[in-house]
Amino acid sequence: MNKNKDVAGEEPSGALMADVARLAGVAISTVSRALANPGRVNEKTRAKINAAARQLGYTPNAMARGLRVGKSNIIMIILPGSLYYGASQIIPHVLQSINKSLIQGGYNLMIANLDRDEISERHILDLAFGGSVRGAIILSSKLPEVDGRSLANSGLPIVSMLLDMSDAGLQSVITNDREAVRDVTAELIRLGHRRFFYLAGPEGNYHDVERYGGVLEALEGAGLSEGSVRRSGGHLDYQHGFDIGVQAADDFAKLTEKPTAVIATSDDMAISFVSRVQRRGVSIPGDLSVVSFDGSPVCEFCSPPLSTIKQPVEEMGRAAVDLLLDAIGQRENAAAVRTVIRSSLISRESIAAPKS
Amino acid sequence: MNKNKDVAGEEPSGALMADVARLAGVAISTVSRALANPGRVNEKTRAKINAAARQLGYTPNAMARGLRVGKSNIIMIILPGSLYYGASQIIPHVLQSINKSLIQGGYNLMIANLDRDEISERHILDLAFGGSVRGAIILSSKLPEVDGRSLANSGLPIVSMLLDMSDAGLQSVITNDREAVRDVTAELIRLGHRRFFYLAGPEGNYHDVERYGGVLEALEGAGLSEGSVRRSGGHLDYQHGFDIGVQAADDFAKLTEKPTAVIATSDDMAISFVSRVQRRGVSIPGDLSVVSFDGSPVCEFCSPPLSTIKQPVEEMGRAAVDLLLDAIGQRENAAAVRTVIRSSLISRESIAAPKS
DNA sequence: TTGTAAGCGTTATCAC
DNA sequence: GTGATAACGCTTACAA
Repeated sequence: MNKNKDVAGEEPSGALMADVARLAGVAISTVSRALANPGRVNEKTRAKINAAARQLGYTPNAMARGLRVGKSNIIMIILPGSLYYGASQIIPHVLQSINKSLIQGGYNLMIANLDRDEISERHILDLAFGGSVRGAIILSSKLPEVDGRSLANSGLPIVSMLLDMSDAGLQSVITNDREAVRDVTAELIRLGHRRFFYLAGPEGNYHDVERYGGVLEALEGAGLSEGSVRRSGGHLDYQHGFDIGVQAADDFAKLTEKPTAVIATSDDMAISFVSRVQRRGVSIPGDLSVVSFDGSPVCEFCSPPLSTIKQPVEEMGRAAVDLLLDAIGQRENAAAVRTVIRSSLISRESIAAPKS
Repeated sequence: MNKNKDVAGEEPSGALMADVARLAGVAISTVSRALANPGRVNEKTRAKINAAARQLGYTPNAMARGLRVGKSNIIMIILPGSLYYGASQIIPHVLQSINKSLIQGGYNLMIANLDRDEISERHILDLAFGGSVRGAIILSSKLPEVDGRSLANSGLPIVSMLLDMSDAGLQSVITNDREAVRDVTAELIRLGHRRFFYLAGPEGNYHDVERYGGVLEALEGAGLSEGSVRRSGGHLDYQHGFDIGVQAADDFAKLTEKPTAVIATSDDMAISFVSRVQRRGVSIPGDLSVVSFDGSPVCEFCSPPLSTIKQPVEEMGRAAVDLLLDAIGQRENAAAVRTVIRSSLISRESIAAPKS
């Protein structure tokens, strides 16, 4: 029954439920019951079975169980390639947080990469439609969809994270970016700033829309015109944050009327931007205040230490898993909702009142 | 046959091989053959089957196949919690690189976290012995082992990455850290440096041993005594790299005879160390040269830009996957070997000749 | 409380 | 070249 070629009669691995049953002197179904519903089996029998299982080093076969019950215990996280980089450590944090919560719920985490090609889309759809996964957490704005199959109607519970996809009918765990930017911009205005420089990731991207929107709201609230803010970037992905900052520094140098405050949409942009403009003699925060996004730990050790709006990644991960497991538990999906986790400004020396 | 409650007679998902067979007017086994061994079935039949499959949006069930063939197509990567942080982006890169190679080989990547508790060990062992995974890539020095079951004799192909575990019989993909440190130390000596400061991660850790060993080799080669180098750190995990650097700056301040060159074993350490000693008036590289490990992109934008020894993570990931897939292909495991990928020094302004 | 037996959706071994 | 049919290892009615 044991398919391994045993050395010296030992059973180092590969014991089956049938092996356990035989050793314990019971039927195979009793073993199954003892392991799954310990309450529904005689205590003495259960003890025998547990002893046998332990002696054989028995581990239930997950695929067999999965096939039988028609469910897998794997959750996939769909990551766009563009999120993979950056000093912000967002991805590692997300993975750690999600994986931890998932394991407590008895699930495993599988990684799925969603690039801008059909191959990766097809791959994800195979996972979804092939019964391999039980649910998905997606950090991309695009739902895979290739020749007829679409993740949207795969029947899988899906939770979006970082991006608001409630319009597409997905539970979404997001941060209050708009509000956070509005507040920090308002604070900059209060300090006396009137001309702003905004470093953007991909134009039209959810984060860009929300964050830039926040800037505009603050300007409007203070009676300032849209012209008070200049944009830089918009072409490159967040993945190329450092490049965006370098380019923005060039753009900044060309401006005749210099802004006095910079709002960067990632720490990477801020870091490379600051590095480059300092080299050109710009003093921070003397000549220019800087605030950015993500809350990368490294910001504390920049000179000057950078103010940054922290993304509460761990909480978001937990929330996403909670929502997903809820959805898996229910028969019907709850109405799409936004779960907003508040992000907070970490205030450091890179912000000050503008010179005179 | 389709278990989904279809809306309006459509079959949005969940088609089985039997459905395809019926639609194509052939036996189910023919469908299986057509999909797996297209060569062994009549071209016309195959066309019919493919058409039917496509029309139904058929996706083979991975668990059923896995159960039947006795193999899963999932590879797990075992990550220690301590690797999850740091501006170095090592983890995201590793994951991306490994996942990419894996997918090309038809495999999927599952994440397994190995913390210092029995729970996570048991979890990994369940994955290994439960037939869920086909192989493992491990980035931890410790092989899970709980009550009898041990990953080492799970029969799974395992490849170690970053750490040399060839002694434990594992194929290991590593970098030439010792040599790299020896070379850079020798270069520092050549520049005139005679007193060194070494920032360590956990003492006795593989990386610490190799890298510190490299320093000593260079000293010896130049006829300098072991006393030429002072150590700091050794208690905290790499996860706390920034803290190590901060503490090292305190240690440094207390030294009466100041070293003129710092060798840090991670960029995080170097970054926070530099930040703190600069604040105390130490000039870099004027008073102190600095070199560190990992090759974090952010180092380019520090002031001064930091020299760092780049870990060739992508190549390591590819190599690890290649070795793993080879091992899966063979019946017998190849003899344990080290695969050494060369890391390279990225030389920037943080290194100079010592004053006077 | 326990045992028997029927499947889960594939693949593989046979005949035909 | 194609079609029955028996597994793969488990769970779950249902019977005893």
